[in-house]
Amino acid sequence: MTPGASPTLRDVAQEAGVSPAIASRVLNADPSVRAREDTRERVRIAAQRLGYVPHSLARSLRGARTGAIGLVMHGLDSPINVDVLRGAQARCAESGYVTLLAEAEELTQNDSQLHAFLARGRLDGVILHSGYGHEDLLLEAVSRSVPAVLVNADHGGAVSTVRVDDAAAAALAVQHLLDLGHREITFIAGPAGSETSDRRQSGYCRALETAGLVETADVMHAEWSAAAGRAAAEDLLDRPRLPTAVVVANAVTAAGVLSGFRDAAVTVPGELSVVGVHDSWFLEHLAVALTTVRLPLQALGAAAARVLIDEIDARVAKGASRQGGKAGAGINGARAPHDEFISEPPPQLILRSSTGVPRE
Amino acid sequence: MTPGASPTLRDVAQEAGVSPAIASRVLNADPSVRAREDTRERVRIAAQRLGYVPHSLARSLRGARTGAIGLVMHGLDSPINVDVLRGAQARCAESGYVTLLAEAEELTQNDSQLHAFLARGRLDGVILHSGYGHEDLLLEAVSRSVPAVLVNADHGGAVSTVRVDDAAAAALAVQHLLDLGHREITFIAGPAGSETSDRRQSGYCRALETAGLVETADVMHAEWSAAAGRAAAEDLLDRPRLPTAVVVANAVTAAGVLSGFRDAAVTVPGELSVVGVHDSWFLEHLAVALTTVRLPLQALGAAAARVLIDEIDARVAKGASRQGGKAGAGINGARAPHDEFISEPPPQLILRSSTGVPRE
DNA sequence: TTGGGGCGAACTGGGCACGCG
DNA sequence: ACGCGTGCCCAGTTCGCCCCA
Repeated sequence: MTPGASPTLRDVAQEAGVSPAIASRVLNADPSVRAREDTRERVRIAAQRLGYVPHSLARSLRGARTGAIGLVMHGLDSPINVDVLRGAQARCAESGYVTLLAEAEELTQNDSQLHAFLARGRLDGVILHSGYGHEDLLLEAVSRSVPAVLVNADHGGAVSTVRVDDAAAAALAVQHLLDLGHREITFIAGPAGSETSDRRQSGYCRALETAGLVETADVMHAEWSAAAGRAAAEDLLDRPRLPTAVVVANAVTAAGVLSGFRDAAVTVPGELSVVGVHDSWFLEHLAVALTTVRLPLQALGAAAARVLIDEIDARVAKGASRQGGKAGAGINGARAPHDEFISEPPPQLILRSSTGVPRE
Repeated sequence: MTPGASPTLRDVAQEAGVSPAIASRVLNADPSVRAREDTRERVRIAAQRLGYVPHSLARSLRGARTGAIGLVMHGLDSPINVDVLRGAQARCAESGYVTLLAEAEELTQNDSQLHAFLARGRLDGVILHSGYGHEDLLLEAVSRSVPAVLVNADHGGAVSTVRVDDAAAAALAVQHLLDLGHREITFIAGPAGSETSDRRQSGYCRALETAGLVETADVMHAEWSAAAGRAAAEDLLDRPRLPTAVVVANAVTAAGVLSGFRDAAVTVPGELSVVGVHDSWFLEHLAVALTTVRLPLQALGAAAARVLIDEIDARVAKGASRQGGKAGAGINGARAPHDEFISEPPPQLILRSSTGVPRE
């Protein structure tokens, strides 16, 4: 071993006076290895003394697993999405996987980045939280090369998904307002085309329906951004007749809505009550501390990681049973897609200062 | 080639009727390859038809580069730190590197995660934005295995660093208040021990000094969190005598300060002016839209990536010139550490609603 | 003879099936 | 039968050599 270079398995073996095969199996605690205790000890000592660290690439090249999971995220300017990321990352790390991070926006616009990310052999699987508009392209490219799990989007059952109960969250927000006596509640949805937004909207409608107020349903659309929320608030205030309350499908949008109301000197909750969906640290610091429905975002990310890791394990097991070799598995190691619904903890109302009884 | 399995270089070579050696060099556009144009064409066609994707692990195993950079971040619950992450990630992706994400908190508390992350051969380098308290441990472990760049922390010149002009930012905030006529300005610093906070504090002091007001300097400490900011605000209000303005070393802390003032019914900027450091989307939506000094956070992350990639390139070049082999470089491929100061764009005052003339 | 064109084999670092004493 | 080593495998990269016009 050249001094200064990191030691290889052969170096360790030589140092211990054994063959690389034995060294490998001892260090990996292979239960089927037959070696005298003192031999094992010599190997371990040698590895220790040389500061041996296995070469992860060499190991994964031979084995079936790389130990890396790709996280394709969108909208990292929103703490909401960052929470999902953190949940997924933490869960992966806990299970011994490292995580590769990529932005959906970049990957869709830049083929070379997409290819670098999906390069053969780099990833065991991918978690895709890509927002509406990116899924089709990315999902196809991704799921062709590795197992994938889709977060908060449903893609026709071709791939596993995890979701929170968006409809229940919106319904809970509406119910809170109904309980306060509101009867005219506007829903500020996300952009048309977003499945998450659609599910929240259907929860809103369902709650109104249950209360016998379907005909009062009133939906506006806004992008998932504070600026769009502010614009939506301005549009709303331009109307001749105002509702008494607003449910906003997203906490970041809601921040903008509140600022819009503040700019127009509309008091909250005096003149208008506002409820948001999601929970995050910044909500209590907004123009008015925002009442919201908390959804388990980190748990969502963690669940995605769990489902994906299960699939990877299943595929590896299957591949192994096929005598290794080229493990024809290809992408066909996929089991039936698993759709998971995160119902624990359930959506929870977080009461702050933005809701009250209707005006007059 | 077994149908269903992804094609290897040998498959492509066979399909094109050439040896793997030629196929490799043609596909990598090796300038020193000598092959007829029609041979090259056959190879390219074959690769195309088979949908050949090179195996990244096999390639990096032989080569000097893995094409992966580690991002060790802390405090991803704060959008401020996320901005740094995004800047670094984007810059890495742009240069063809994939990024591995890890949380400093997890890595310090969990040796097995640290080892998985730093496993030999996985990373070409690491960007460390680890917050005070984690550096020592992590930096040592990291820089022993790969080149590293430290973000917004100075570590005795042993490793490269990138920084923004924290002192100038704080000074700018103070100057703005001085211009408005304030003479009693309290600084709410970060936790004791944070270098970033220390630099901002020195900027605060310097500005007061220039104005001949050193003796009015007044510093409080708070963790980098909104809750700590709120507590600091409460402590401040408990005093018999209040300053007329506050500079907060961090935007997230400032959010809490503003909420603390709101809870105590202290009007901003009527009774107290507040200026924060950093800029982010949520600041205009706080209890009072916060005037801040913008620092180029994404540029900071991007600069860290650039510096690191330069170092990696230098090391690879050096290794190559040494006839390859075990490239004794070890960690010694490191050049003299490079300390970069991001002065472009300079700190910029973003005027919102939280500052005004002193009371009375 | 020379040089253009292409191939074989060794090498990266480990894992694992077999086989030898 | 126990204990251990040999050698090929993964998928590329690259150096040196050979062959033929």
